[in-house]
Amino acid sequence: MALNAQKIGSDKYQKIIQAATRVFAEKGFYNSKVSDVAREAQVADGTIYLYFKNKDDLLISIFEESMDNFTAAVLTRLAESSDPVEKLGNFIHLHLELVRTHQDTAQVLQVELRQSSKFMKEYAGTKFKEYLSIISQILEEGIEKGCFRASINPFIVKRALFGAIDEMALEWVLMKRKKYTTEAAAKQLCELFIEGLKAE
Amino acid sequence: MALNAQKIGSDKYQKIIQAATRVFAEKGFYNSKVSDVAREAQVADGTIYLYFKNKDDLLISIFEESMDNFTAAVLTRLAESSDPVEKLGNFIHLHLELVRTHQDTAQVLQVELRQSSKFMKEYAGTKFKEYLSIISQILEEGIEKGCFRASINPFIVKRALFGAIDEMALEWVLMKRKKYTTEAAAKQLCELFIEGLKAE
Amino acid sequence: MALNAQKIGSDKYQKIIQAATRVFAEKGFYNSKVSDVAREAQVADGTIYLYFKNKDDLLISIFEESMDNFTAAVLTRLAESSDPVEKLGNFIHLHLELVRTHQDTAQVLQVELRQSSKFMKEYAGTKFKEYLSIISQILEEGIEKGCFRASINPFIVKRALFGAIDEMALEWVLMKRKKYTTEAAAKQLCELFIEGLKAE
Amino acid sequence: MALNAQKIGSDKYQKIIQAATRVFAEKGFYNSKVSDVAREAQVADGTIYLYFKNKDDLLISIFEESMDNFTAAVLTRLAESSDPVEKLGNFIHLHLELVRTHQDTAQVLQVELRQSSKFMKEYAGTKFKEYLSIISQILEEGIEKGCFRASINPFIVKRALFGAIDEMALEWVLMKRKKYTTEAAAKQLCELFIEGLKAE
DNA sequence: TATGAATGAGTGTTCATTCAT
DNA sequence: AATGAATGAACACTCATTCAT
Repeated sequence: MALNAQKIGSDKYQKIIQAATRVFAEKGFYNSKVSDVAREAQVADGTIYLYFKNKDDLLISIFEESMDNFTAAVLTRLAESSDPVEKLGNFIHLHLELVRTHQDTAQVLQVELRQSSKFMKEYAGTKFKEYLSIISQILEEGIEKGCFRASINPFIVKRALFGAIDEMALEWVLMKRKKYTTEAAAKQLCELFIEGLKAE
Repeated sequence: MALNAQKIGSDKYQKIIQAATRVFAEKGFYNSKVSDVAREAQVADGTIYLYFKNKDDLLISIFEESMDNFTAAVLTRLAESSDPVEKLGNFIHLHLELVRTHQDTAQVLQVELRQSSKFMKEYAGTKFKEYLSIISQILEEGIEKGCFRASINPFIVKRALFGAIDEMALEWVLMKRKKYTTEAAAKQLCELFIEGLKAE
Repeated sequence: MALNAQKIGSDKYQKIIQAATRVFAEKGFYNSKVSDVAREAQVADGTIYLYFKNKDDLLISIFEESMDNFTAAVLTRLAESSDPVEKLGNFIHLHLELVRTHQDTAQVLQVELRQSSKFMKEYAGTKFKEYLSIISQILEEGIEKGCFRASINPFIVKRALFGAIDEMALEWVLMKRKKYTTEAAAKQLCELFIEGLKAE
Repeated sequence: MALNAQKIGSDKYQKIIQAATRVFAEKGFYNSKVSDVAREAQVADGTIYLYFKNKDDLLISIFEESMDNFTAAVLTRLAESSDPVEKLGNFIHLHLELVRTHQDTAQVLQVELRQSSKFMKEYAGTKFKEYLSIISQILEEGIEKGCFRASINPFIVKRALFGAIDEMALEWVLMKRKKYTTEAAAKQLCELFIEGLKAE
């Protein structure tokens, strides 16, 4: 029953994760049936329980899988530069770019995961904090190097930055007729925050 | 059967709305039973259906009621000043203050309402846009008066500001042991945005 | 609580009985709400319980009231003649005539009352048997006078006659576009039964 | 989800139909719970919904299944003779015989199905008319061959015949202590109608 | 491994009935 | 007598999960 690396890497596991992402994004977690996911993944209902403990576990797995991928992609990009200001810009651009190229995943992460504070507290913590700490590290580094004002509290502001970026992403994902590009949104955010943070 | 102003103003209606807010905040909308709300409101299950069409309607009503109150409170405060920079500061402080004094309501608005993009699109639209437009009006006014940079796109940035404020509020509400005050959060946000927006 | 003659004769009692007859005829007993009847009768829901013990009692009362009226009308007509053959003809014509002029009542008696064999057995017995015995009396009288064959068993045949008449009535009541008159139906039934019963 | 021939022929489908027939006959459709049927059929509540769309569909299915069987049995018997008078006799005898050997089914068809004129009009139409048309065909054939009087209107009289037979059947089914045999009832009906119809 | 028929606990909603006014 | 707001028992139906094949 325990999920091992073999299962996680397997074909069916990925097929189900992707099907679930599409279904949850479209109908919402609570309005999606396990059998909907099974049909979308072209497997039998019971098969899902060979790879996931239950419906909740499916949601959690999407979350963990995606956050790992997001985090890895972001860390790779950030390594390209050593300037905190440039890093912050890269972070913002890449986050929105990832949202654009993984809209279903983004929607599940942003909309569905929040539906239960219980869930947020119990499961989502670690991976999410990991991601947030990327932001606070940039901030701390910037303050240390004198690029950002020392009056900034990275512990508080990291969340504000994340919220701003995430909300833009959410708006963009839910918008049917896209009124602006993720690129334009990224530019506005960069301007806003870099000006807002930089030392005089 | 139609809900009229009389019902909305009635004792029971308010009692049920408040009970539902508490219950939904604690357990989440989908994990709350109508009978939980009834018990909390000290009425019979059936009584709820005298005032609300169904469980969804209860959620929507909480949303509309609260947004109206929030919006009204904010507009009153903003009228106190004519300086856009001061207005923005007042807005941020008041929003976080309202979240602090109405934690259950804030949690339902932030967490539960988002669970369904369908809901977000279909019902939440108007009242929410009304609230967002308060922000963009401050921005536009500031740009016009030369306080804020003209390169700011209020249409995009309003959402970023809202996201930052809202996310801070969400973190604060969900935190069991409050690690910082809403006041401190407001100050950080003000510094960040006022610096980030102001013309050189 | 006991229903007395005063109540039965009262305005409201009749108003409710008539409203219930219309509502039950249109929607069926189980698909009609007490509040539907109340609205139709232009009284409050609770008022119905001042005149009737419960919803079932309403149905039973319609039945008893109507059967009394039907029976009385039929007995009056039968007294006009002393010839069993003529009596039978009069009975058939009058029954169908009454159905035509009291379609809602007829429909409730025919369709709704039958829905519960429990009801049929427990409540409907007496008044219904009274009505059936009118037929068997005609038959017995006819056999005695030599108009009808002695091989006829009135105990069995009364029910067959009633069934034939009642079924025609039912068809006619439920037919939206009336394809024949009750008069035509009555004539066919008379011909059928008088020929079928008469002694050679 | 769609009910196909496979499901209809399956063990469980038949088991449920038969259980529902017994339960509905005993307690009436509206007083029977789906869980009563499930218990009687020795399946879980949910299993019923794998074979039937809802409770109404269960009733309709009993009707259609039974009417098909009844009609087929009757047509087979009628083919045995070419004399309309004999055919009519055979029809009457067989109908009552079938009622005797399928009392539960007969009771559901006669009592429960009629409770809703909506049902009668919407669903029962076709199969029932098919059955009635068997009678009118006998009548028409008899008139053509000169056995029955030409003044008979088969369109009207078929319903009278059916009503008489059906009512006798109903009385007999609902009678706890059977006061006469179906055989005796059939004989009386034959005498009545054959005399009533035959040409001089 | 994979299936999908079967399960049965769980819940939103209805509506007959009551009773304070 | 009359009202109609409030009640809460009752029930059809859903769907996550299991397990025999």
